[in-house]
Amino acid sequence: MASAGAEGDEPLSESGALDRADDLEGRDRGEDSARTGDAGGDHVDHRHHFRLRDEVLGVEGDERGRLGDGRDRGEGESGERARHRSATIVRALAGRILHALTLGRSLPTVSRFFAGSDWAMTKPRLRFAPSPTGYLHIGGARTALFNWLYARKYQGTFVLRIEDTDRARSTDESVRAVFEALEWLGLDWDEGPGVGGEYGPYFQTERLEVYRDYAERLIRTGHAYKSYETKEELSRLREAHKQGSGRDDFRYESRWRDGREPPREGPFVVRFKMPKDEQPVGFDDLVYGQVSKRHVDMDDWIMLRPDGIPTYNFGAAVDDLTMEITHVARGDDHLNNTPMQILVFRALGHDPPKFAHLPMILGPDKKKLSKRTGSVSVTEYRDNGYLPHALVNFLARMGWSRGDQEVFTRAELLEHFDWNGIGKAGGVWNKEKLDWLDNYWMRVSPPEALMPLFMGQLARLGLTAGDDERSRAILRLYVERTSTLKEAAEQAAFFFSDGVAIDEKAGEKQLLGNRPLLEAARERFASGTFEALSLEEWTKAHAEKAGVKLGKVAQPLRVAVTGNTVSPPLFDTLVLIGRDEAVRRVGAALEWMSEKTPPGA
RNA sequence: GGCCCCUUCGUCUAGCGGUCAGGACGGGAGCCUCUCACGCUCCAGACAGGAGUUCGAUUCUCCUAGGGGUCACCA
Repeated sequence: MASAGAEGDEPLSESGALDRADDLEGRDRGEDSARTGDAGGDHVDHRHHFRLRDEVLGVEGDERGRLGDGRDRGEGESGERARHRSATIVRALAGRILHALTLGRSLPTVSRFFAGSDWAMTKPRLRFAPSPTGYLHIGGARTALFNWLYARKYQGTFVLRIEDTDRARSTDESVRAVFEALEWLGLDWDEGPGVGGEYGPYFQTERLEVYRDYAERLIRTGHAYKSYETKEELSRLREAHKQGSGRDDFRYESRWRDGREPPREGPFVVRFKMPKDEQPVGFDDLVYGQVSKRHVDMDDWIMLRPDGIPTYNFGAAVDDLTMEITHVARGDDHLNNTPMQILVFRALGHDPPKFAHLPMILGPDKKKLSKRTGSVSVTEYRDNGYLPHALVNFLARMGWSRGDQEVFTRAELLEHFDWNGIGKAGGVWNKEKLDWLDNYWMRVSPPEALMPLFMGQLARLGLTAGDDERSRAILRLYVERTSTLKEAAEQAAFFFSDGVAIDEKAGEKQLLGNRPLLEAARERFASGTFEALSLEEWTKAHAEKAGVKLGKVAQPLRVAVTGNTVSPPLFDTLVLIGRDEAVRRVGAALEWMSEKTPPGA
């Protein structure tokens, strides 16, 4: 593997394989602060992706068979099958050892061999592998959630891996955005940036030598080859094909596939050597069931770029293999990639993990949800005052269901989540339902949990409120009549401001002509007890005296003290505004009226 | 265009051969009521089409149509 420039830093993995001491470093979970902030500063030297885990040998006895998803696990296997399996194991182990020797590196672990075989996966290992090219997308968040749920449900491991191989678009800022969003949603990871782990590093750009090693192996075993055409050459060919045939189905036939021409010097990519037959590559998707794609329908895709950076299919497959991932749950836009990755696993002598492809989240146009059609960034929902659990609840119900249940606590999600509850059809993002759920969770959430968020939203409006009884009482009035805390803050703003702007239309309709009422009210507010019940009594009496319904007097008062025709119940509102401010506002309303109707008009 | 996948009310979905096709969001009507909201009651609203299999198909099979995804040195 000699891409220019990669030559020099060749210190393969020996060094790393020995210093196992730092394996345990940074594994403490629960230190939230540790994993924020420093985007990958701490995964010192986890190069020993070939770690010996002797305890694995003890697996056979008690751990076999009690597994993961329970969907496809047959109880006992026949002696026939077991024997066959042992034979396979011996053969494959021998192969691995031989390999290790020829590579001159540490022995592969036994555990790696067992990974993916259904009787050794004691605990599932799942991963979320975002590419940090922006905010965390709502679809990515759901993928993360489902992986997290499954891992947690079965006491497995949730790994966060950063697929930052798109050097042009990946940024540290995006990495931080991903952390922030996952943390906000409460999706904590056991391995990955900030927490370390035995399978690091967890940034793909720090695993380049791993990909190079595996690419070399594939070349040596005839599963891959170096290809020397340039990018420009390719796009020229592609263009020519399009012009010539008018069709957009260009398939590249590499000149170097069969090594006929002697490889020349210069930059090259490594391509996967796709068998040229009609053999289908099939797998049993946990959601979609049997899926397959034929060899001929795939081409010699590029695994490694000239600079040694892997393309998605290769990087993901190698990482899932070396990180011993047991279940890969991701968007169904990857359905087409899966056979290619399976081929990598097989070429490397391993069983692939199980796959669960999640139906996509669609926009109102039924296409892939995009920025155009609404908010797609998780942090945007946070900023818009949604509760993290409301989003989690909603995301969980997007594509997954359990009978008629709509509302799920986190514990219920953990208890009931499973792949077989996932449907196959994509779903349209339904903001109204999210709003309804957010309102629901606001109403059942303890006020002390809501207050900080509420105050934060008020602060965004330039208003300050303390976490006191009054603020809480105000919040209580709004949790049941708004769908987000942002909305609550906006609507409650008049409680926290000095004076209030009277809405033109509201004022004209409700205030004008009610001068006597407002004057009487000002007097009453200033003198009597300022308490909801007695205020209501006074108002009712006033209405009765005037021979009108309560609404006739309540509305003008409402407009006077809140500026608008809509507010929480008037008397509660008055009390919370407070006597002095209420008196002032009624006074201001009277002034407003005077300006509208100059004396003499 | 090739390949892969999908198809129940507007939307999210339940259904896993026999149901008046259920629920939720949203919509409509009403009750409650000082406005708004909550809550409650009620209403409208779906098995894409066509062949099979079957005593019987929303459910199983095939075809058609429609939709989506993917075909990069993006992930």
